[in-house]
Amino acid sequence: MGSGQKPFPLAHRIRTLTRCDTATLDMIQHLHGREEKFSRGSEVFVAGVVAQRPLVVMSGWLMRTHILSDGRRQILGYLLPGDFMNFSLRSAAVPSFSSVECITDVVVADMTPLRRYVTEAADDDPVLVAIWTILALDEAMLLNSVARLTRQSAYERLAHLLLDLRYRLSLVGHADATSFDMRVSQQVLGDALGLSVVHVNRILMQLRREGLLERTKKKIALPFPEQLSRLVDHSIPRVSV
Amino acid sequence: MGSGQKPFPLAHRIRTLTRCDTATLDMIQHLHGREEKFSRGSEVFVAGVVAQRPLVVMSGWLMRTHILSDGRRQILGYLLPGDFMNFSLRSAAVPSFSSVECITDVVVADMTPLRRYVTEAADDDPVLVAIWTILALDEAMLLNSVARLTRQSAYERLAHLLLDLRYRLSLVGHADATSFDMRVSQQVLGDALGLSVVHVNRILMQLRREGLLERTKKKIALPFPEQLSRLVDHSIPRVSV
DNA sequence: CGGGGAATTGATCTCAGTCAACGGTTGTGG
DNA sequence: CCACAACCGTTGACTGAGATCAATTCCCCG
Repeated sequence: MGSGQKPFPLAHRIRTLTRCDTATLDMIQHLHGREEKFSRGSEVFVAGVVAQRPLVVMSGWLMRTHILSDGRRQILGYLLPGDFMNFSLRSAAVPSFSSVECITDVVVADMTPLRRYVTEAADDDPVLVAIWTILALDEAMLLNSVARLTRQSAYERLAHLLLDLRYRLSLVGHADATSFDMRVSQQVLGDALGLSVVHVNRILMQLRREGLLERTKKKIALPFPEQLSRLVDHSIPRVSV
Repeated sequence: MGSGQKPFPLAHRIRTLTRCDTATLDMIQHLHGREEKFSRGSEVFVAGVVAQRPLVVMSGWLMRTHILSDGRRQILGYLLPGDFMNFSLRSAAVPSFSSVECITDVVVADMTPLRRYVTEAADDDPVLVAIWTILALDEAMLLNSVARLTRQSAYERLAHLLLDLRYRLSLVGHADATSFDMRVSQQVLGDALGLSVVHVNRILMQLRREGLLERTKKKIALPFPEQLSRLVDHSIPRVSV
């Protein structure tokens, strides 16, 4: 990333997760297409529609949502900077199961250039290897959320989610060892965990009383992440060395 | 499938889900490698290991499991005939997050031939298109289980799972419109839904009393699937026409 | 025929949902 | 700059869903 400018979140994540030389990272930076802004509350993808263009999150938080016929909103997952949206390597005629909605103001970048590059690359092209690794990790993260949700205790589920968010943000340099920016309402946390707002609040307070969580403004701190990790058995999908 | 023998489950599923000519299906049949048997309770894949060969389920049921440090077992999903295991198109060095264990006696087939074929195929090769569609649907099914688990009521969760299983079995000809073989203990259902055995049993009894479920031996029947579907808002990831 | 796992049922208790009230913050328009 | 509204966080009281413990019965399978 020669110029000293901040790396794009995707490149940052790849650098953190894989052994990948500077030339490859530079190439990935260059394969970002034009950027587009979305404002808080707007929808980037709508459920039921087929085959849209691939994007990557440059900044901001989004959520994958599914609306039930009685109006309840389920949140299937969060999309953070550096995450792909709709980046299957070849598109299939499968209508998307969920919508994607902006939690904050968001900037995304079109990833058609990268997809084209990867489709035509040789098997051992370092860019292709990096992208495959990221996609494999993304899938593991999805299994990880299934694991989180089959846990019965609200305490475990919530702590698990917070640890996950901190870890994922740290991959793109948006979190340090213990704290990160948290611009998500307790309502939205609840919808992602299948818990009521009130109960989310109670558990958060309990974590605070126990000294395992601190809050200032819009910042969350987990002062003892390893201890909390052990407590709720949080494990991270990794790349093997 | 010229000879009139029963089609392999994967081919059956592809035929049900996609518009795909006989030659393509035949080709897919031929790209199945050698078969291997596993007996009830044995592990096919072990968590934490990297890059194993791709398999497809020929017969029997399996589950993807994750063991917590306190010994609780979480079930992340079921694998039914026609389902892929570990079939990423190019392997990445990501250790698997979960183990795969046999619920019943199982036969699997090695899918290395198919993977090799697909890796080298042209972009519009019908085999490749079919496989991409199946993989996209598999991913949608995963999101679908996240959706199931964020539903708060045990009644909805359980009914949703039963409808899902019936649908998936119907794709490979193992279920008719209302009933299917169910060789899964209530304990295992509970582990997949984050519910206790006792409660699973109570909900099953309730469904029976309501006339929405019948059981004979190891067979489950859902006499009014559409009604139940509407009741719990069950939707199926589909291929668009 | 006996033994062990699975299903069923009851009793009890706890976790988490619901309803309701109140304070703090933001932001928006007058 | 203020006033008001809307949203969010916090807390209490109550209720209900689901966990846990325990006892029986029902099947399979050897």
